[in-house]
Amino acid sequence: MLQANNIHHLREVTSVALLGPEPNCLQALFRKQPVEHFAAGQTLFFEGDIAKHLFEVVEGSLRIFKIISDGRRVITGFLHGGDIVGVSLKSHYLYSAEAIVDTRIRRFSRKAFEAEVASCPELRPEVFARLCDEMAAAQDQMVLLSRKSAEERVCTFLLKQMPCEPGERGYNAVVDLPMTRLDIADYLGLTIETVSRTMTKLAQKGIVCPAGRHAVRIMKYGLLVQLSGDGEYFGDERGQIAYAGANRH
Amino acid sequence: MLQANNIHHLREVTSVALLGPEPNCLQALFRKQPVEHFAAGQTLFFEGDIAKHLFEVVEGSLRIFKIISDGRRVITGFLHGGDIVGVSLKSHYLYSAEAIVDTRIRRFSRKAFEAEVASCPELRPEVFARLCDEMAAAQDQMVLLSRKSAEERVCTFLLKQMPCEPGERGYNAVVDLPMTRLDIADYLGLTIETVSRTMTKLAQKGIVCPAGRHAVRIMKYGLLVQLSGDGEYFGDERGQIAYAGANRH
DNA sequence: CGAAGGCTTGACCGCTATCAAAGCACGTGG
DNA sequence: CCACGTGCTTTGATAGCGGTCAAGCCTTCG
Repeated sequence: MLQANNIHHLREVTSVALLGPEPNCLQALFRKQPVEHFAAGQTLFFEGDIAKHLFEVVEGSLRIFKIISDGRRVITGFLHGGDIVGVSLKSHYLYSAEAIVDTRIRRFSRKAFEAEVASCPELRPEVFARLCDEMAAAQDQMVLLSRKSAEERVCTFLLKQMPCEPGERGYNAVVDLPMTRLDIADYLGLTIETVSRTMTKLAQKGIVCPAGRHAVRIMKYGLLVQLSGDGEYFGDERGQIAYAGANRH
Repeated sequence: MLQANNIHHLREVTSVALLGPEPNCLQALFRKQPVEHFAAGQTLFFEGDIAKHLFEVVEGSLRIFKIISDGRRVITGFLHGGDIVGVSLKSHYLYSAEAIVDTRIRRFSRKAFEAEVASCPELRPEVFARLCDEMAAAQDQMVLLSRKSAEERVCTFLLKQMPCEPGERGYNAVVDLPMTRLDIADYLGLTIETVSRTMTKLAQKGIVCPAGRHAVRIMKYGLLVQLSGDGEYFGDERGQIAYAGANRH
């Protein structure tokens, strides 16, 4: 899975922004393919299946997950419009993929994709860059799952789901959450109850404001960053945030 | 004195034996480079540094880690002889790397590496394969950190550290653990106390047998697989089981 | 309007973290 | 060779975060 948008890596966002108009970019390959429709809940492929295709999400959202022995589910990522699934695959899918909401995708044969990349050197940097972004996201997720508290996880998650145009950041940005609480829980390594309680707590503190079941408004961006456990590197010149005293319980 | 790591030495010899005859493999690139020595505890590079080099571990072990805000450390991986650090890097290192024991490495400029890969198409499948393996390992780690109990984590870890020649598996394989308990804890998302207690419990059950501070003998491989939470799920009591199909990727 | 599924809230419990101290291995120097 | 110090590991006691179980509420849809 690949997420084109990651607010934690501004350098990369910049390069992604350049991809749209570029004629020789990965998305251009998909543009010729017909658009397919998947209803909410429908499965694109299962973990372990032979990896015949790559997919580009045109519109909508996917969840990427693994199931272990006694039914426990781990969501390793969410994909949205512009993301491409399957660049990091060899012979078999490493995970299953389902549509969260009604979703339109384009599909590309893996064999043809490899041929295109082999014959078209300009594509290789982008393939490589997407793999690296995917790797960086996986490592951030390991940090989250390994050492962050429930509150830090939820705050990190909300920040990651924010629209990432710089102008949109800061106060009153509305974050869309198409997935269910169970999806969020399985992504953050928590239970639905803990996700729910943490959201409530953030709302009570006035940091976020619930806007329907599948969206929240960010009221205090700076506090959210603080509580996410990510933003406190000393000597780093990111002047936009005024840090008040963090209350650690 | 640093322990003579027989197992890791074997590991290196084996992989070299397999890859050695291959003229166009990644390790062949490194072979021309001089061998450097890093003492136990020494740092190869820091997270955030400009990524000037890739490294091949010739002999010894490295830990790869990130530090977050208030000093919490997350070890995202251990590397041993034959492994290559930095294939998934763009401009900056995503993590820091330190030698766990006295370690010999070879270094290769990233620029030269990219040039070699660009000019030598036979290398690309191996680069790609290593990236995919790294990605698969990261996903398995996410599953571990997200949903596994302390016992499952430790069992999974021990299995992963086992020498992987099929003949060596099963009873009485000795697993070398050059890293400290703190390293293991920071890798598994636990504390040293929990790691220690879990090891003791496994020893009391007769599943493993401590062999000095930095090694354990695997006494009941099948049970270890069962307890790792990865293999098939058996509700009934089957005791020691055959381990067919335990690892599939 | 009622059923169903998702979400929130509450009570309680257990796993693992935390705090603390004792045990061990190993190197150093007398 | 032994005494001693240091750092790592083990073991024990306690506490707290988040999981589990159980209602109750809200939204959607037939």
